Amino acid sequence: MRIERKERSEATILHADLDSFYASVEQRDDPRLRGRPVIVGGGVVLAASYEAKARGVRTPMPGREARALCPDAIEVRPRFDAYMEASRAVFEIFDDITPVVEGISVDEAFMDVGGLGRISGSPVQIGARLRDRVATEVGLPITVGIARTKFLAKVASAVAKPDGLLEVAPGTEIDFLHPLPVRRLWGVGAITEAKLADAGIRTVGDLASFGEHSLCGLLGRGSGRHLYALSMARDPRRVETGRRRRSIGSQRALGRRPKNEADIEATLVAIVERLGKRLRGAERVCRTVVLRLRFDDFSRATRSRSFLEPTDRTDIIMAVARGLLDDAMPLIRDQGCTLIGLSLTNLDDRDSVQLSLPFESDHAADLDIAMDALRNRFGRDAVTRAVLVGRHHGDDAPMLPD
DNA sequence: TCTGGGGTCCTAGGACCC
DNA sequence: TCTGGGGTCCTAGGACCC
Repeated sequence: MRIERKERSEATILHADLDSFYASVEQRDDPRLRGRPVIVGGGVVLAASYEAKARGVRTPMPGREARALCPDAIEVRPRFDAYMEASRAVFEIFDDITPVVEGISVDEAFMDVGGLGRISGSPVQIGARLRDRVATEVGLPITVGIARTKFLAKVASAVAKPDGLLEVAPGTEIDFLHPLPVRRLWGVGAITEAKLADAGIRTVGDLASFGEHSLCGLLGRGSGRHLYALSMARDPRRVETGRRRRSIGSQRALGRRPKNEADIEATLVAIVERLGKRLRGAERVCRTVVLRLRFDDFSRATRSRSFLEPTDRTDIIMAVARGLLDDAMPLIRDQGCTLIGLSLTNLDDRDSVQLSLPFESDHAADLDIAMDALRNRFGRDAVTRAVLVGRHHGDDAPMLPD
């Protein structure tokens, strides 16, 4: 069975993005900062107000460079608790507007407002009201982009910044997109941008006319196809609710000062303890531990190890992390370590159970049978979340012989 | 006082299994 | 003894995003 998704005829995807989020919170909370260049951060710029951006300050720029560009900027230390609180308040407004909200980060989300027309008005009206509410209820400027696809909605909000709203009307997508620089494409960073420039590709239009095949030759199949599709305004991704974190991590920059092995190990121990608490707090378990290192020349390396059984125990994670660090010690002695970090991945819910049921159906409704089987096995209220992992038998997925 | 801290996704080779 | 295809998982690295 093949499902063709019908092209949307109406632009119903909103991308909402708080402007200079951290800096705006600081300006909101301290009237003396309003209208003035503000830099949040110390060693590097975490956020810059628009007054500072107008002077060329960018994130993440070394603090020294930012001060040189903008000597009268006011520097403030970040207050992450205040930002998290502001973020929570803004997401409450999102959730109030539509149930289909996909958070991308603390200051950014996609929403699908399709089907809300009768009750709430057009997507543009909804976006305008969203901006009003965030301004009056939370006191922050937010920009909204509206389009038929996620990617276009995101580009629209970037173009409309700061404090704006822009709809890319259906039918005008290509005209809107093709003059833009390739850097606007999601997935084009500094390195890909340089590669494309070498091939004479500077705008999205250039990229589109270069052709999918040549692009795959230049960048590999995955990126080639992805970027070509975006350049043709094709982006089938839906706004996904309930996405779960796939890893948690923590890292510490050590600077260039000389450090001994005991320092490095003490840093690792602190990181593991913090991560263990976060893991248990989230009621999740991990199966893989990744040690991240950065060296004096800014090159990087990772070392990882997986458990047979998932765990949330600090002592087990600690033992593995120490082993990875020991393995990497020759590298560290050789190249000098400037950053140490740890990620826990292959996350799962604690107390989750996997079971396979022989089950064959082409009716989604029959999934209820599988859920009933789960409830019968574990008790009606014991099952709080079920994730279906299916094997699909079709033209492109032949049944395994064994 | 040159370079933060949190993430996501993709690729590729090798071991291992049927 | 040689020959295959198709799959999963693990590890390492790379690029990118906010």
